[in-house]
Amino acid sequence: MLAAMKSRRSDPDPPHASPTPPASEDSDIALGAVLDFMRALWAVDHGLQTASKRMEQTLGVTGPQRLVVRIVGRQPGISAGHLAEIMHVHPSTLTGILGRLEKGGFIQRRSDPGDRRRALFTLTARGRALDKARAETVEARVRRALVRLPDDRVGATREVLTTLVEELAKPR
Amino acid sequence: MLAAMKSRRSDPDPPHASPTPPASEDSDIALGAVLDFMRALWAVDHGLQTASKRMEQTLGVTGPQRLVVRIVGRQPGISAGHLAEIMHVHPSTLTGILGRLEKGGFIQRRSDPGDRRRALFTLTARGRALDKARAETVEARVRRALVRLPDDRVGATREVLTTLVEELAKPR
DNA sequence: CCCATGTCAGTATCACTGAAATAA
DNA sequence: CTTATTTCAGTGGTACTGACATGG
Repeated sequence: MLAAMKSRRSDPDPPHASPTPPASEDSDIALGAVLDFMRALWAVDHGLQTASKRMEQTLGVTGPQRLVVRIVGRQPGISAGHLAEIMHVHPSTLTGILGRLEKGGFIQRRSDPGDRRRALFTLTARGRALDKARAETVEARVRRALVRLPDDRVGATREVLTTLVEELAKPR
Repeated sequence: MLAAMKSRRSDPDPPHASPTPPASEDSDIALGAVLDFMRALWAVDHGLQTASKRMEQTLGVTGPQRLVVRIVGRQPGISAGHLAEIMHVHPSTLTGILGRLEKGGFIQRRSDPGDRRRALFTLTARGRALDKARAETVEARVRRALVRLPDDRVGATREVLTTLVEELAKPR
């Protein structure tokens, strides 16, 4: 939603836009603006998940799963913990993702010889093929979107997204 | 639209301004521009879901649930189908969301007198309170992030996100 | 009979918490 | 013994597909 459908919006902004309720802070900033941004964010969230599911049908892996494959492809022998840190997910979440990738034959698990608590991962032949695949991926769609846009805006977006993640991740 | 945001900032671009993102922070994975952007996107996705779960603890509703409340607040008497269309979700997905909101006493269901297949929704007193709530919401965190950023970057981000959603939503 | 609206059943990923097992 | 790494068990929300009941 959001501007994506500005062409034919069946809706929003009835007569009375937000009553400007007791905003705890920045009482004068346009609530509609932030809300509009929120809808853009949720739209991206939903778009990612939908594209992810679609990719699962065609390639056999979801978005997060492929992201793991791409990272492992770049850093063979990476540990589960390091992977969790890079992806900002809880280690227990990664357990499931890694399990499905292993079961699907995309990655191989081995024990760190120097520290046997650690699980290290590398790609299998099938994983390497997936690592190289470009068609029908979520990444392919993102790439198509990015090439339509000026570099400086994409760079600015990355910066904004990073700040957003920081704020969303703050405790409390 | 978001231009109303004050652009006072306390941090003039950290060491790693990003011409072509070198995967700053965490470890230097340097996965390439697009992949690095992908990682940022998934991080936002993850951040939204985590913040959503946190809000569920404090306010009793998740992000998508609150979005429904906000929309119903603006369009009292909206139908389930219309809601699904606006939010770009499958009607069966909405069934669950609406069921939880109804069970929580945030919305009230009624039958369309003119077409009894339709379910129409309005907010309860509790729903109206939630509609106005600003503290402890995902939205509050997003707002805190946005005020730290220059207007032009936030605007660029909105544009990029819109293009992204378009591309992700394409059939093919 | 046919189409529309919405729910239900079944399945899957992701995400968390908290506890446990294993190793350092 | 204490800490670190990872897994496991349990819970819940989102999202889909496909089938179904109901109403127009």
